[in-house]
Amino acid sequence: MPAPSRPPASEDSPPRRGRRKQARPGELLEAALALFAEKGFAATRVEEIAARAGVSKGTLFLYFPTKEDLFRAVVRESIAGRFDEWNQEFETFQGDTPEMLRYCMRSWWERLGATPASGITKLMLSESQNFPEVAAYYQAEVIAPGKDLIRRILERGVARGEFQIADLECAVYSVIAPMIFLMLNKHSVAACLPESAHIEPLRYVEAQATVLLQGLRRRDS
Amino acid sequence: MPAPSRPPASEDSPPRRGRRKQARPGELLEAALALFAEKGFAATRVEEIAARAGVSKGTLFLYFPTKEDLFRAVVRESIAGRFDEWNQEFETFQGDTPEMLRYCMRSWWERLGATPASGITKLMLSESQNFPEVAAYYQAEVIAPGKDLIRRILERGVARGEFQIADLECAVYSVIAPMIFLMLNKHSVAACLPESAHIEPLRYVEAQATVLLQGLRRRDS
Amino acid sequence: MPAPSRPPASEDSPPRRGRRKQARPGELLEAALALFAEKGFAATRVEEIAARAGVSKGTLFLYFPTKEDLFRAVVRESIAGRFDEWNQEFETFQGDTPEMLRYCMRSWWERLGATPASGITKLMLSESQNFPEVAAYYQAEVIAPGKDLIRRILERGVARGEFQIADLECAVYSVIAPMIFLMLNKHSVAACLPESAHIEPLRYVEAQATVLLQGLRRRDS
Amino acid sequence: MPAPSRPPASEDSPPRRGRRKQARPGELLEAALALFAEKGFAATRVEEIAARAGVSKGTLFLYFPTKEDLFRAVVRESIAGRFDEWNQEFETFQGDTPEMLRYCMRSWWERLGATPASGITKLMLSESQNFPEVAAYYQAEVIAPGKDLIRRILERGVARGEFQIADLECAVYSVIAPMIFLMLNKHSVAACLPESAHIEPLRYVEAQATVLLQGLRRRDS
DNA sequence: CATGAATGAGACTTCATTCAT
DNA sequence: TATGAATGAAGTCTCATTCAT
Repeated sequence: MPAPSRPPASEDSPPRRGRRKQARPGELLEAALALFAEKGFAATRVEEIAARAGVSKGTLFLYFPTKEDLFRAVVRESIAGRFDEWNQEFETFQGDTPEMLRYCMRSWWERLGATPASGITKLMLSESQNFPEVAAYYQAEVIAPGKDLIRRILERGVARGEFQIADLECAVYSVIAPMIFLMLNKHSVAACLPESAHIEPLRYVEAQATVLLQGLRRRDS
Repeated sequence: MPAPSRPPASEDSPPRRGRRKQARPGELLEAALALFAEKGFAATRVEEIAARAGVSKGTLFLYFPTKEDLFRAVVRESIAGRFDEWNQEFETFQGDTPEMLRYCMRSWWERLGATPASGITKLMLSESQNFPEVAAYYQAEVIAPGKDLIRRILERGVARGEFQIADLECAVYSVIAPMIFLMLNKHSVAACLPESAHIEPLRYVEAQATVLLQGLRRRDS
Repeated sequence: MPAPSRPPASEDSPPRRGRRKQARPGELLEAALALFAEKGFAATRVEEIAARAGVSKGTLFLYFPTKEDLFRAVVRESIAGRFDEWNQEFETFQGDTPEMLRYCMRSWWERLGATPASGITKLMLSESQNFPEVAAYYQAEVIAPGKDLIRRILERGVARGEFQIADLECAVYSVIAPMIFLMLNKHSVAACLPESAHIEPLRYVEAQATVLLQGLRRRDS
Repeated sequence: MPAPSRPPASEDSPPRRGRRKQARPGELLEAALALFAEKGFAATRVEEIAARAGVSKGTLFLYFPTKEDLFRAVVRESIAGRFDEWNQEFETFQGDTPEMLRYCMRSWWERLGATPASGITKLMLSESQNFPEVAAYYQAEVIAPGKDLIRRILERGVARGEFQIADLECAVYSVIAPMIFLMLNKHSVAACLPESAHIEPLRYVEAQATVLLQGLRRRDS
């Protein structure tokens, strides 16, 4: 019997009223993220979100006062403390930096890119100008920490004599850009194209890492 | 001699009726591209577009039957034959391939990224799922030719012994991803941030090209 | 004494939510018929219809997707199975055919002409060219069965030696024309004139029937 | 140069500018009548009317200040003095009254029903409630004189011992109704049906006259 | 006089939000 | 708490009317 994911106490399988109630906001956020990412904020109807979450329109407004508040909650929840765990992992990473960077890119895909959370990236890209305060929040909570993490890895490589980097600030984007590109690709044109035209994520990540690591490698005098 | 009352001699300031007729569609397309890229299709009101183009709501519908048709025209017009010129330039390029690739990335920024046309990239990313047929058109007219162009440059480098590339198909994205990232950055989060947080495009392009060329360079046995 | 058709249990003035849901479409159709008949389809604003039905604009669209669909529903509902009852009545009519025809004309007025359903006649007359498919439906469901009914009555009279009719097909119109004229008169010029200028329906019907029956009567050799 | 402002007498066949100018209002009225009768006032666009008259939208407003004014002119022009001629003809009619009435019905069809002027009948029927003052005008100028004319014919028949009429006022409608019905039929459902379903006007008129005359005929004690 | 590009009031329709049940 | 019928502000689009050419 599978343990319930969210509600801690009484564990009974059939989703009774009480159980559901606990889960509602999460289901709504999940549905909202998927639809916002697919169609954009303005083009998504709250009724669709409610339907996808299996509740009625009115119920949605029980948990989120307005559609905009739902949007903000989607961003906030999709992000919440995602970096803490990741940061710690890299603080204590054993091994050489090239491998660390390759591992970083792989987990980026596995933990974010391949999950629904990747929709947030597209969402922020599309909507940041319509929600400046959310964009600022995202910048502070995701972009800045993310860049910091990458920068620390690159600095480690330089310090250990593994990397030789002329412009550290820009080199950060050499890691970020291919990963963002991969996530966005999944949510945009690729979604309209036949399978055959899709990028193969794993192969793509390895290839990008390979070129990148070659590009950053220390050149002996 | 009494000077003509209305149309003063000055070249074109108070545009004559006839001239306007010709210019209107272009002005509307320009306004529409800017606003669609900024706020998305659904969140942009046709009245805003008309106002930005300096005409009234009704006038817009004189040239474009519906808002969706305007969207399609925006994409089509922003693209029209942009690759022909570029392709030819590279067919006849003299010089080594690393320089060619660096030049390619520079002109990408100068001719597209730095211009309003870069909005199309964000627009297609945001709206492709809402306009699958436009996405297909964009794929056929922009993405595919663009990838072809890059691939031919990479193949030239390999053929001339300048590049050593394990996965050609993915290496194409090593060129594309940083450029797309730069263009999108300009139209999203960066637009909400203080100047200081912006990427410096020229420095960024040089840095990406440097790392990339190092990464592609032939390694002697 | 006619019992009230609509509000059944007169007591409950503030109609319950559920009851309304059931009644709404009917109320809207009634309001729409009245206004379409009065002003025509194009000149009637949906907001007026909604207001007359005691609801807001948006509510109308909860029940009818478009104004045109509302129009189609008005025609369809005003007609639905109106002939079945009438037909049966005449199948089993006892008595001589002149009386039968006179009764037919009287009930035509009482059951249709004097009711709001008479508006459909004006409506179809005014709008048939704007809604050809509705006109075809009306032809098939109302005009053809109506003519058939009249024709059968006339044939009965001929068969029983009561009538002598040179051109049966056209004689059908000798019955129809005065009745249609009466119904249309009520909805057009008469509506703009002082009471005094109106036709008195009952007297009119009797007079038309009298002249007509005299005109159809068998002339002994 | 003060050229003659209007085109004077000069009579040349090819419709020169001058000639056309004179004809414009008439062509516009003709086009307007046809379209108003077909689609109704509100559903007809002034641009269509102008196009059908072979002029531009702006030109129409040179002759008629508003669409409503055009409507009023259409009604007024289509009617202008149509009864004077007809009245005189019947004042001096030689022959028996049944033939007179039959002739009246025939000419009604030939001079009105079969011409575009028959559209006015449908138009007034459809629009009278939207233009009460036009309806009053029509009542005074057409309906009242028309009924008078018919009444005088019937009275002549009674006076000459040819007719025996119980309700003279209503008997007038026994003449009018079938003729109005025929004209309306042509402009409504019939216009949407295959040829085969149409009424044959000449046969129809003769048949109605025959039944009617039989119905009015004096019955010997 | 004639044109047709431009206007903007007004119509249809959508959809976030409310609230009686 | 959950529902979904009802609302009305707001958006797209139409078209009578104006006016510079």
